[in-house]
Amino acid sequence: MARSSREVATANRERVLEQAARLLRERGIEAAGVNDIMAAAGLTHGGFYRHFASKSDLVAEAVTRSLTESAREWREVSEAAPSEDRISGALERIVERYLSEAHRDAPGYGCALAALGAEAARLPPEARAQVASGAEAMVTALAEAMPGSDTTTTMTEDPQTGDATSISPEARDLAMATLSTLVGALLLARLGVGPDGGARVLEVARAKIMGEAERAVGGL
Amino acid sequence: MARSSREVATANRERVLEQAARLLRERGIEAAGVNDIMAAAGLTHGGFYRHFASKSDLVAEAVTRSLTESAREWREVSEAAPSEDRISGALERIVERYLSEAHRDAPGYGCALAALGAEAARLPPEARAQVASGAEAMVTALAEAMPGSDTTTTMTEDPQTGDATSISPEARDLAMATLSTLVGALLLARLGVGPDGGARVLEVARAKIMGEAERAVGGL
DNA sequence: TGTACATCAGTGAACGCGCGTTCACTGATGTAC
DNA sequence: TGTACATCAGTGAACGCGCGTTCACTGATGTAC
Repeated sequence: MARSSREVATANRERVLEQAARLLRERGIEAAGVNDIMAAAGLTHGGFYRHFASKSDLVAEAVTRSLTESAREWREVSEAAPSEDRISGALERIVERYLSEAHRDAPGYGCALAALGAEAARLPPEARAQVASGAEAMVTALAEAMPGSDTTTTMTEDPQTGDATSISPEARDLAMATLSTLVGALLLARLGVGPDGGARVLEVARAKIMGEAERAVGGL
Repeated sequence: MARSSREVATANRERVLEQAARLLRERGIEAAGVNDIMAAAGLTHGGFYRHFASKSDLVAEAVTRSLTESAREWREVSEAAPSEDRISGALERIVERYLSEAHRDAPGYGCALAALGAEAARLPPEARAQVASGAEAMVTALAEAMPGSDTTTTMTEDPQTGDATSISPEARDLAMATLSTLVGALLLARLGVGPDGGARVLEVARAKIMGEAERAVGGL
């Protein structure tokens, strides 16, 4: 095969990123090779460096993407089920999906924080910061799904889109704690903690998060 | 150097495990090489296979050890500060230490779940199960530190020691949810989520866990 | 208790292998006239 | 609009390198008499 058109090349690059995001989450950063990723995208390894300066670059872009993609999905849930009532239907839907056995069993299409968080923390500073900003987008999206979040007054800038959104510091704090529980529970479930291979951890974490959120409505 | 005495050989094996536990947590499972580990223990790589059948074997043993070691530390805290009063001093001490900046900055000597959890979940089934049982020991130790845990009546067997301990199903559930939050928060803090490089995540998670535990006293 | 010998912990060179990366090459694409 | 040529996306062989693992060897340790 010889030169592809710009259109095709862009589509190829996109496919490489897509397969990278999947394979990295499935196998881990080190175990997912450039060769594997290119092959999964239907290309040979040699062309890799026309699209990315290094594997590190690809990793940073692919991981950040899957995080902002997760944030986008959460925002969509929030828009479909606004959290105006006392107990947020959006939060419940997000948590139920995140702490599902389906999510536990499909790391390649799930949360990159649970699949790669510790490895990402060891990335070179620049790449790590990029990934952290993706995680930040998830915190923001989760804060928007918190009960009462859009009745507050503090205005901040969404770090991802630059849009002005209404997130109280309290909602943001609650979102950070909630994300911690989500990520930790999924990780423990994947390890197979508990006699049932992790199902109980998911269940318990779900209950704790929803209880906490219910209480936050009255508290703030 | 030639043959060492059994005593020396045992001490060497111990030193290899110790250095493995540190390097694995610091660099990740794949990035910590057999060569590095042996060198850190003051040996050459060739002798490795007199002590372990494979790197996988070493990993399973070293990781499981650091988990049961964490559980042991928690148990020690509980014994020093029994959780007989309404709000558990033991839990507070455990959580404060776990969610400290010192722990965040010293992964090599900290919780293996936060440092290696996702990677451990990808280990071969046997090794993974071994690590999971180490995590189980942490759940148990944490449950014992929960307020009111030693006033309950249900008797179970500690999977690690076989000792009969008094842990209610409720305390165990609470411990699983709490461990999820602990692990997730440490992971996010190490990634550098938040404008302060992770300190806020630790703070928020600490507050949520203690609030939850306080409430559990009245609730159960 | 002393002697002879088998054992085996540790050494260091060597193994095959797969990794990330480089490079000469191909030929359709894109551009300049 | 048609032609000539530079560009460059993708190919596949090759690179050095470090990995986990093996092996012949050394000589103090452990054992049998």
